[in-house]
Amino acid sequence: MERDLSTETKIKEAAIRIFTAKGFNGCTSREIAKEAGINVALLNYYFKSKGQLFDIVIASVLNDFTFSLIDVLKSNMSLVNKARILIEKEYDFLSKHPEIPSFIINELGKKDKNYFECLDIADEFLQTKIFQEVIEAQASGEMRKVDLVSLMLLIMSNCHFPFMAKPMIKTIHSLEDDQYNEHLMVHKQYVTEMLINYLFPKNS
Amino acid sequence: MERDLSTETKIKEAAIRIFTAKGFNGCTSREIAKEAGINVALLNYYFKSKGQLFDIVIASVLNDFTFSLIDVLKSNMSLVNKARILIEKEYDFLSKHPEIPSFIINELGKKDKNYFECLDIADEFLQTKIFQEVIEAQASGEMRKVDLVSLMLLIMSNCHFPFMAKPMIKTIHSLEDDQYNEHLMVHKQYVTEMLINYLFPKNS
DNA sequence: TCATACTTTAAACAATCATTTAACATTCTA
DNA sequence: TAGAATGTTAAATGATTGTTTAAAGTATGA
Repeated sequence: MERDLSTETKIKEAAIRIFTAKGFNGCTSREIAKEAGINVALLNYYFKSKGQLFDIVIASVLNDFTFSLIDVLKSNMSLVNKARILIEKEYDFLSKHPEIPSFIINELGKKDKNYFECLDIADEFLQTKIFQEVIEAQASGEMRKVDLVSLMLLIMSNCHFPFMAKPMIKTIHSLEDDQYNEHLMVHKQYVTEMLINYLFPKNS
Repeated sequence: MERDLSTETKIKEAAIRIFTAKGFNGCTSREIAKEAGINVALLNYYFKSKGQLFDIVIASVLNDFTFSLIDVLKSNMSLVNKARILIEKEYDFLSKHPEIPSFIINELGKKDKNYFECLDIADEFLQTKIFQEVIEAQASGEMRKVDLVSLMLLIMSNCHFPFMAKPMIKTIHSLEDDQYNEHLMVHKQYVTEMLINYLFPKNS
């Protein structure tokens, strides 16, 4: 596990772990330094401040997150199958990084800055032509006519919320981590079927 | 607006506003005191510490939140209609208190304490017999057989997440508050139809 | 009216925060 | 190998944190 990383990388990776788990206000510079195994001053040597390091972490996490979706969107599957695989991949990715939904929703909500605009991956996202595809499918009747905001909300709600609510649901139902993860895998099937049936009515 | 409240009430109400908006780590004792228009020391005079005040706020918010659901659950409507009205009421309540979903999910996730157990309203919740009703409806085929965890997740995901994601979606789509609220009202209809169709297949 | 209890305050407390400084160590380069 | 550039450290800085103290103000009741 202890690879020979550059100090800068060590700090950034430690910052990702701590920030995504506890949020900007939930941790201290010293905590990140300790996690990285370095002196506090080094943190401000490589990155000018805690805030600046945080901005870099947000951008990095946001990129990793959207990156996992690009492949699906730019494939030449039918829209129904894109939706199906998208949900599958989303659950896969979030199973490995369950803190990300809370992190994005919480920390992006506080700032007014639009982190999505300066995303490395933004261009590639537009190149997928996914938006035109949706409009065409809705025009042809293949897909139900829901606006883009609702479409995004429907998918994100059902993919992200189950990971955000994990600590709460675990407490309420007295579940162990493994048990909840099993629930998540079953839930993925429910969500897929429900969304596909709703968004592509002819398909059911 | 400036009613003649007792100091204790003023502090508690200020604490609810600040804590729900910014979370435990996102604010200071002094900030709450200022919002309440009192001295910092008074906060520790009435409530022993910031943490203790926070516990009281959590319990209070949790109670208000669940209270709005009890009426629906203990009515003698059919299960389908209960679901329909539940979603309706949930969106109504959250429109008035849009910070609550994030607050509950975030702050309850940090603590290990089970705040639901010591809820004033917990007994009343069990008295509604909603759980038996679900089991019966699933046995008779009226309702799709999804476990309780997934049932809870399906409803909460689609009701709570749209309010949690408000700041993010507003930024991405460059929307004003009013515009997003209109989207929410449309989305409520989509969500209702989707969930009812999925959970009560014969009904569609 | 005066003593007692309750309420409120300004100020101080020690701890911790993000950040800076200045000194030391290492690496690079010529 | 000398000296400059870069990397790293312990220690200090000043601001802010939650909490406490001690004194002042206000009510109450005999």
